Amino acid sequence: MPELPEVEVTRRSIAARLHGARVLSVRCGKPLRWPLGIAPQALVGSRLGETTRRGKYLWLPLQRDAAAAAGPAGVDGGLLLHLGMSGSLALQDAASEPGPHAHFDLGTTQGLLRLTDPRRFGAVLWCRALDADPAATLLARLGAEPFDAALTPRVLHAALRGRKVAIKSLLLGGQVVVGAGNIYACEALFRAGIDPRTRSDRISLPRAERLLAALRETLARALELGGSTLRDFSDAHGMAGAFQSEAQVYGREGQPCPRCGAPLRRIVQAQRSTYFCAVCQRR
DNA sequence: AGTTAAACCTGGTTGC
DNA sequence: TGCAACCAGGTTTAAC
Repeated sequence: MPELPEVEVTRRSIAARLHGARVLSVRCGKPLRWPLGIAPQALVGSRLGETTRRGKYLWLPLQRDAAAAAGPAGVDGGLLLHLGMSGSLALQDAASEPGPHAHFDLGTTQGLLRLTDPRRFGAVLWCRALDADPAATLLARLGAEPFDAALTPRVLHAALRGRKVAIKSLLLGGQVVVGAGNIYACEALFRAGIDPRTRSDRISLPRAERLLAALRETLARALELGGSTLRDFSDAHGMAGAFQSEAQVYGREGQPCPRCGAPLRRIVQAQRSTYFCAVCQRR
């Protein structure tokens, strides 16, 4: 599910509601990728700040409520969230029953924030600060934000130098640019007319420029449409995304290329399916 | 150092 | 219908 557009759609659907809310309860279900890193009860009483995003991670800042008249004051720090492959967040009534895959609940004065994640590749990590571990280590390896103005074609081109890995795998890796998962990496390369098997260091400056533009257009369009809902992604209000029906190549093996009509192909790169048009996309 | 496989889990789909 | 095999939106970790 969650690539950058889905994570950003999720962020936008919870940020305003949760900002300033006070934590009333915390419930942990089955283990996620890593342990929370703090006693859940210690979070109770904290005030939530503004939810931000870095790559596919969400950051929910928590502030100790020193002015709390009664009850615990909470902690200073925050929660680093990752939705993994199957996670989604929902704002629900405090009384709603957790389903079998609801593995983290944050009860607040503004409603219940619930992480549901069947595959449990997701994570909720308590950190003292965004630049303290474990967040610092996890975020340190991330590449540029795709919409960062500092990421120019020249910067991207320079980052590809010396990288022999196929451009599709490089996009997926997130060490140069974050945000594209399997769907949007395939779609962006199709839009840019670049063969996904192309060695990264063979991408010329003009093609790096086209790739960056295509990546931004693809992600921006997905954001407009509320992301992609392949199986069960939805925003925190339960709204499904609509981008998947606009996918040009993803999941369309054997179907005609929307540009030239040739049958689309599927190959496997780094254990992941890649969909592309061998006619329109050149090395 | 850079690249590739294995690992974490569950659930849905496909094929015998 | 039952069951095994395979596939899936991500990222870390270990191994070549």
